[in-house]
Amino acid sequence: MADPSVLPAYERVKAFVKSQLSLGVWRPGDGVPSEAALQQQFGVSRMTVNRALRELVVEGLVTRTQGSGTVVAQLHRISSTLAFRDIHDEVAERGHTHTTELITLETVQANPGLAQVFKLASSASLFHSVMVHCEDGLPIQWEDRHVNPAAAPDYLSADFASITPTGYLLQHAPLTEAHYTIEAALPSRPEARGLGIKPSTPCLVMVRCTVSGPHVASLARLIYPGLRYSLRGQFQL
Amino acid sequence: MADPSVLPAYERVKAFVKSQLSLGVWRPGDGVPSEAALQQQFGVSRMTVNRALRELVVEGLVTRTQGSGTVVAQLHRISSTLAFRDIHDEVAERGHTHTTELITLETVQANPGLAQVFKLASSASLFHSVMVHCEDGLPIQWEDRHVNPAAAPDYLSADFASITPTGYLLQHAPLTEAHYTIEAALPSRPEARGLGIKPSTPCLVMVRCTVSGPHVASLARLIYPGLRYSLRGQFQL
DNA sequence: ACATTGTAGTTGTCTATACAACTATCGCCA
DNA sequence: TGGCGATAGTTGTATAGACAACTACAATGT
Repeated sequence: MADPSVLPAYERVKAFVKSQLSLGVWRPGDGVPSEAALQQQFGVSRMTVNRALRELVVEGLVTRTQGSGTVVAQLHRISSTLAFRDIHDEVAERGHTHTTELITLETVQANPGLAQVFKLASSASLFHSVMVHCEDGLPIQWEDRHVNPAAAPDYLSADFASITPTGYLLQHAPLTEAHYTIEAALPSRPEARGLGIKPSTPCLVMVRCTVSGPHVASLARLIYPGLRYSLRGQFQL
Repeated sequence: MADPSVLPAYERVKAFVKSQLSLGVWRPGDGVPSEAALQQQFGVSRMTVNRALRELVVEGLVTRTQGSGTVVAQLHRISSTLAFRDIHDEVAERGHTHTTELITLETVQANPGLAQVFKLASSASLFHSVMVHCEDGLPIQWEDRHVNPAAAPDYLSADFASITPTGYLLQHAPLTEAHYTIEAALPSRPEARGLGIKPSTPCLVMVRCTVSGPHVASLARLIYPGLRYSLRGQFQL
């Protein structure tokens, strides 16, 4: 018989602080009452207030300094979270069918740029795959990927009709680190052809580098045709 | 004489769990030892283990279900955080000078689309400003913004030579909610001219809607010329 | 005037305990 | 076989107390 109208005590404290922020009573840079003060005000233990304020730090709403106090943060943050998802699952979840067209699957010799990213000798070999992902037959992503053989030695013999490179790598090389950049760019001639768009169609280009344990595992260049894809994010007090 | 080599107990527990993840000992879907088990293993109190695991939930590495247990999360998350920053501060922080060129500042009548976004009658008035932001003289952002008069009645009389619309609104209408979408698109003719780029240059377009208390305060369309701007994000175990 | 020391106030961490709420499962009974 | 209840195990929340670590400021002494 849970009564959802009764919030836990730490949530009540959080809600109070947030209300002061949204009403503009406390402005960025202002001090927030000390744990002891809030403890008295709400009649709860200090640990409960402490938890509430610590969670507000994680949410980016306040900053705390040991010995000094708690202060309303200067900037609010808009956070967007990209789940590191397999595009196959994403499409399947929308109730559509996902297919891929494999264009290239080969072993190549690293060029100086790649060698540097992978922290390998410039003579090292890398696996290279290129494919197009389609949702209900419509191309939605061009994937050009280099893979470190040390991280996934059997990459070339994977069956990319039944598993995507992302899925294969997540299974065979546990993810320990990743970073990406996103920018707008025009597709190259073959990319445009593969995606079935005009070379003048602007695209979102994501370059994603993944690390697994000691190895730089993979560098992927993912191209999304213009308006078939967008990134979202939100902030909520 | 703080010894940074001695981590707090809850950090030691977190580090242990993370190490199991990065080594691939525990895979997505696997169960994580219960709080009681970790408590024994580390010789700490249950509250300490509880804190460690709660923080791992926030980081997206595990999921917990009351009554059932803790499980390694299926997907890792890549998070990118856009600080809700004033572009003036951003540029100034890079040691460059920020200038703006005001193109339009007027009152307009909402069209149906805008009225819906602002939750106003379609006959309502809105403020409308258009400007170009430059970094050391180079155009880096085209800003086309509509503002709800109810949220910032004196918007038209602000001095946009000394404060940006973002800065003005943050001061006069405390931010309670915001969301954005980012996509790639080509600039319109006037936008391209204002940014000093060719109309064929792909751009990142951010559409950002902010809410202040009861009002939808502002809808901004921000255009960043192609390769002068990129988004970054990262994941780290 | 300056440097030092002390002190009150604040946050950071940790413990031991308690009870509530929920889940999964096993065993019993019809 | 099927349904039901008891139960052990798990996480969620909360408390009171303790000490550590740090900051800001006042008081002191030179």
